[in-house]
Amino acid sequence: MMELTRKGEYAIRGIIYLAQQPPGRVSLISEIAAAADVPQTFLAKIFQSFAKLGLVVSSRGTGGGFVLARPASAITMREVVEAVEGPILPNRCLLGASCERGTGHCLVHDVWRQVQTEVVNILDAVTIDTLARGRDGRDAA
Amino acid sequence: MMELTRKGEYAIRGIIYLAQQPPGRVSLISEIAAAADVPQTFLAKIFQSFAKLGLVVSSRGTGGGFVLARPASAITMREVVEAVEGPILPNRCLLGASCERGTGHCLVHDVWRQVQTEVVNILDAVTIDTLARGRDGRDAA
DNA sequence: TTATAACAGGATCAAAATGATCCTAAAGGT
DNA sequence: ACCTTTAGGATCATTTTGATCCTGTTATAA
Ligand code: SF4
Ligand code: SF4
Repeated sequence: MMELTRKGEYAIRGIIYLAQQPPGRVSLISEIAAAADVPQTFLAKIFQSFAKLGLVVSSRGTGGGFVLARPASAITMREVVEAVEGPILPNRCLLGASCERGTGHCLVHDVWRQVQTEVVNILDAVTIDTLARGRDGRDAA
Repeated sequence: MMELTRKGEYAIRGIIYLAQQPPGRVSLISEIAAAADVPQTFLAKIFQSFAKLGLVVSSRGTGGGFVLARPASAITMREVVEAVEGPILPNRCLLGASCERGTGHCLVHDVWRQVQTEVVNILDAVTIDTLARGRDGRDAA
């Protein structure tokens, strides 16, 4: 239950690679895809989302590619995951403040709300630079 | 992201109804389905899972139906959810203790492990009798 | 200004998961 | 025997996931 999809995995792997590059260094999508071991066309879509949300800056033409839009220490794992998977939402009814059925919100609602809050807190507390460093730079998602 | 499926929602609604019945009272699947507003044939499958896992006891024939196998206070929301959705597993690689790729486990792994632990803790702390009581018995998932 | 490099975005597609139903068998009561 | 009720397998439509392709747009450089 609650599994991250491939898209989410790829997103994390891809942006970690970017974060591991020297600051300001522009990377091609082909380069990132190869390094992160992700199908290139798929990763391109993912980075489109990143760009639209302002996590990375893209440029076209010769010399173009992707760079982080902010320091890796200012990009959270939550932003990356939500960029491609949508908001953290363990139960549909958490969208509206209240109930989809019946009179008002129920105790189940509160439990899922609690789950949502906890997960968001954990992912908010992790930044990409932390992930990018890893131990000795080995292993990055 | 991480949305509970219909099956999970139905499972919770169904077992809460059972928990709201007088202890020992046998309920028909048709009755539960109507009360919880769930397609009956679908709910039947869900309760089959419950029975196989020992959350409920089923009996066939006239006068048959379902009863909780234990007091509602001894059945956790985690058990109910996992019965139909499988284990809480935010990332595939949490299954093996280590990595699917590369050398060893990475920092991403640790974050998802933390998420898993938190969610499990929350759901373990909630029992069905708490949910069944609700406020005034109104609203039950 | 033309050629080339690279991302943007829409369309498409196969495979898998989800949500639901149906049918036959087995178990239990009258 | 006959009816009731769950068990379990098979089936089926829809949606989501994962992936690819094609065309357009932007930018650089010869
Ligand atoms: S690199 Fe990290 S996240 Fe990816 S499979 Fe290995 S431990 Fe899991
Ligand atoms: S009954 Fe509870 S869980 Fe169901 S939609 Fe309403 S608030 Fe959400």
